[in-house]
Amino acid sequence: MSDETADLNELPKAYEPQKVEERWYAAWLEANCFHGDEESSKPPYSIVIPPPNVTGILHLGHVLNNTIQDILARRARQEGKEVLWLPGTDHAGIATQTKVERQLREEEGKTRREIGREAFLEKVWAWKEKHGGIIINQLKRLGCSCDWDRERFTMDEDYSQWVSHVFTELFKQGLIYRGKRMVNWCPVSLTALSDEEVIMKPQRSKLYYMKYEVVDSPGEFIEIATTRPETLMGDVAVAVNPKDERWGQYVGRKVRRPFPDAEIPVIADDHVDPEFGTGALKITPAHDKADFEIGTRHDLEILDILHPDGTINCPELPDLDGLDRFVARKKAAKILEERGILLKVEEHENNVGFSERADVPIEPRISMQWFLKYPCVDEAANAVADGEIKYRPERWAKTYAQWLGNIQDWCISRQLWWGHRIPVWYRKEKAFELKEAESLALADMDAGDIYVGEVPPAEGDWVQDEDVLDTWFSSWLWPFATMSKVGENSATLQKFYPTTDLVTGPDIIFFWVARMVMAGFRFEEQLPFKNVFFTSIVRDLKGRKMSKSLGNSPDPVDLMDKYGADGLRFGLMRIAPVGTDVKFDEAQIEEGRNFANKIYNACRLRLMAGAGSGLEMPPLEKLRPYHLDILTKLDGLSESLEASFAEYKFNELTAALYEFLWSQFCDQFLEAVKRDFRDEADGETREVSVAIFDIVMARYLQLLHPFMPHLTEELSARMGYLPDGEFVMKAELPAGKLLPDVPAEAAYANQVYETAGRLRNLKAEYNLATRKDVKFVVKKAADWLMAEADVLAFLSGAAAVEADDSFEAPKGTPLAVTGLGEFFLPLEGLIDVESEKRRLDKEIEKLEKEVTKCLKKLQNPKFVENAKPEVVQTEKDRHATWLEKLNQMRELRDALGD
RNA sequence: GGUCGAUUAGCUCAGCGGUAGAGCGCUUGCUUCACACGCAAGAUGUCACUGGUUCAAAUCCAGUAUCGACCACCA
Repeated sequence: MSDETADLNELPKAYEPQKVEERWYAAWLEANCFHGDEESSKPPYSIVIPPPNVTGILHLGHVLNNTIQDILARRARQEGKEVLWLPGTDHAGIATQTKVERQLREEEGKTRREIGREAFLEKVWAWKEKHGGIIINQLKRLGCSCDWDRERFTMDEDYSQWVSHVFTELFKQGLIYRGKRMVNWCPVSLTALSDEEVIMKPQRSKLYYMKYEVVDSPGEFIEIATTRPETLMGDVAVAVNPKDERWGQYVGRKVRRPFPDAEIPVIADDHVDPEFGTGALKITPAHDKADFEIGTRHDLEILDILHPDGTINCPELPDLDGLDRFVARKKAAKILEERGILLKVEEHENNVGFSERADVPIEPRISMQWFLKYPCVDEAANAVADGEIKYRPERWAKTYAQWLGNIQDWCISRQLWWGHRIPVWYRKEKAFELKEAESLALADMDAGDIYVGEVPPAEGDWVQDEDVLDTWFSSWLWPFATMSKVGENSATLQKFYPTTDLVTGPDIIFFWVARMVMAGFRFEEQLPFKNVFFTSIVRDLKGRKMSKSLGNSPDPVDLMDKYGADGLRFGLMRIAPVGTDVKFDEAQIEEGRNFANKIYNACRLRLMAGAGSGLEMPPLEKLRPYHLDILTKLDGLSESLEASFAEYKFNELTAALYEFLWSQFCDQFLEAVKRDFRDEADGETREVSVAIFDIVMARYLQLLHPFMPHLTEELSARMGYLPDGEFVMKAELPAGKLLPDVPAEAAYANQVYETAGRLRNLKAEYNLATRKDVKFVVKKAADWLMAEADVLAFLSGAAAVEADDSFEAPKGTPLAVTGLGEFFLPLEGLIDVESEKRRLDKEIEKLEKEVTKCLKKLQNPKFVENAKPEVVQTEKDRHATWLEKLNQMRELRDALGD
């Protein structure tokens, strides 16, 4: 909109975000606006994106999380920092492999084993190529200002070398070891899982009561309660609490296991709770974590009676052999019942661990796995405890500390194919022996039988370990492995590591945050980030977690189609509270869109007045109170935003931006000066109002830019606030105030706005809200008021406000007393003494109450003595104001008689 | 069982010692030359409960109740 006068009709009445957003994103990319320059001399600001699953699709959690990151990144650029927001994706081992396996089954009717490792991995890569770009494009649609040239993937060549390197180092340090342990086994994915990947869910199950005959005393029984009769074949003992008087006599003796028939010992162990069930517990060391521990303490045999897929492995018992564990459970109960061993069955609620990905109950299982003893645990704990890493909200620091305080070794091996293969090689001749070895350690490496590292030595034949690593074993390296190759101290790393802010959900404190701190310490000798901002979890209006299966998760892309990316961003940020979960309501996104439209229309109004002003500040003496006032308020906004940014209070930021634009700028300032934009307005008046509009709007758009990046670019360009080819996103925020010394006249504006409100109010009370022809007569007007009478009349919806101290109001003329004078609303046929008396009496009563309240407080010596002086002063001022008004009112009321 | 949150207008949430707030929704009136994705006016609250500290408590402390998250877990 450079020099021709705009015709309002050329512009659509409502803002249409879709095309605008697409165009500006392309322009930013074209101009390389997102590049983080490692050679820059500006101070660095960096964020690494929490990498979404490569084949994932965008959900509202991502929108919240990435909008926050984008806001921080864009604001940092405006503050003159060199910003790197480093994006990428995660290979998500189990999740991705499961999807591809399902596709293989559905399309070709084959399992991964049937087509073999190599062919299967080819299919996964193909899947990744096909679906990998989706979420990245969705993030672009949202407006994310990531440096896409640096996009990383956890299975990239350079990244994979980091994974191998880290594994090798930790192995050499003796922190990685292999052994047969009780792990969480997923019978569907056929892999071990870490404790963090197991989700406990309350289940309604059954508690089966059985009786076992005492071997040396036939006819005598011990009663046992269990939820898992199908594992009975794996029982090797019955345990009771040593203090339990009912069963104490049997300790050391034997009872008869029903099937397969065997004599098993009764042992005493403190773990047994005498209060639960019968107080006697069957011990199945192979299939229960607690039983395993008891078994270890008492040196019991381990009888594994399950196949990896959860079917029964017990050829001795053809009735159950081969059955699925849950089918077998019912069958086992039936057999017990037939033999008269089953006493009763009770309904029972217990917690069962489920596989996070496959959503089936996990099976505690003993298997050969790789484990990691976490490095730098103390350093990681101290970093947060000492505030070197600052958590927001702070309370998550406690959760973090608790987990680190009870940390268990991490099971890092997965029996999957999609992932980083464990970089351990066995000398072919000894491979079989070594793979089955009870433990494997440094000694084997020293002996030259195993090799740990990316590529085995050329000499000899080597066989690689079959397992891959847990996905998080690559994710925990993310902040530095994305910035440099192994052994390379890259310029990027030097410039941007440690990163400034990490924005993530509190649900992955253990999975990711804590582990990154440890890895950062161990491998870069520095903390990976300075601040961690934990976002809220997005829920539906009923408070339920968003989930695909519930169908309560709106597609952000649909929302962007409907409301625009900016509308979605702003709407979501407005409702995202600092500490707790956010309940998502589409109506809020609609508000975001409405807000965008409001700003757009304010600009549209301004375009009536034609060409750009060049953003030159007019001489101070030409500014009217409304101009001074809005400049002052904008300065106030800048300051309060700065404070809120420093504390990451996003809801405060959006509230302040919303309030300023809608209430202060549009409802007050713009209403006061809008007539200046019309053709009939005097040239100089118009020039001044246009200039102030432009100065304020240009700066406001800059302040708003991190939240609504596309809209602000569009309007800045259209309004001619920036030369062609320049961007709001690249412009630095100027320091200092627009109006450093605020003249006293600035305060007049608020008084006019307040009085106008009272006058509109008065009109409405007499059902005159729509009458534009009324006049107000003011007595005892403030000395400057008549200069602003025209604006006051316009804002009040009146034809005029006239001063006339000699005005003799007919009795019963409605009136309002404000800080600017006594305003009468004389109108023939309207005057009704009685109703005006009643109205005034009501107002006087209200005022009296206020005055009494103030007085009571001020007469309390303890208040005057103890309260802060400024609080007392405020109270005094308030009292004086009320009292003055009250007296005026009373006087005028008295004139009406009784 | 342990830890940490939440409880304020019909709804979603701010406020966290000094007169109870916003947006939506609702009522009424407006198609007024930026915007009905709008304008103006209005109604609506024992700030969960019970005690305590304080001149003063929605706000601080203790306890109770309800809801939620995380950790642990009993077969």
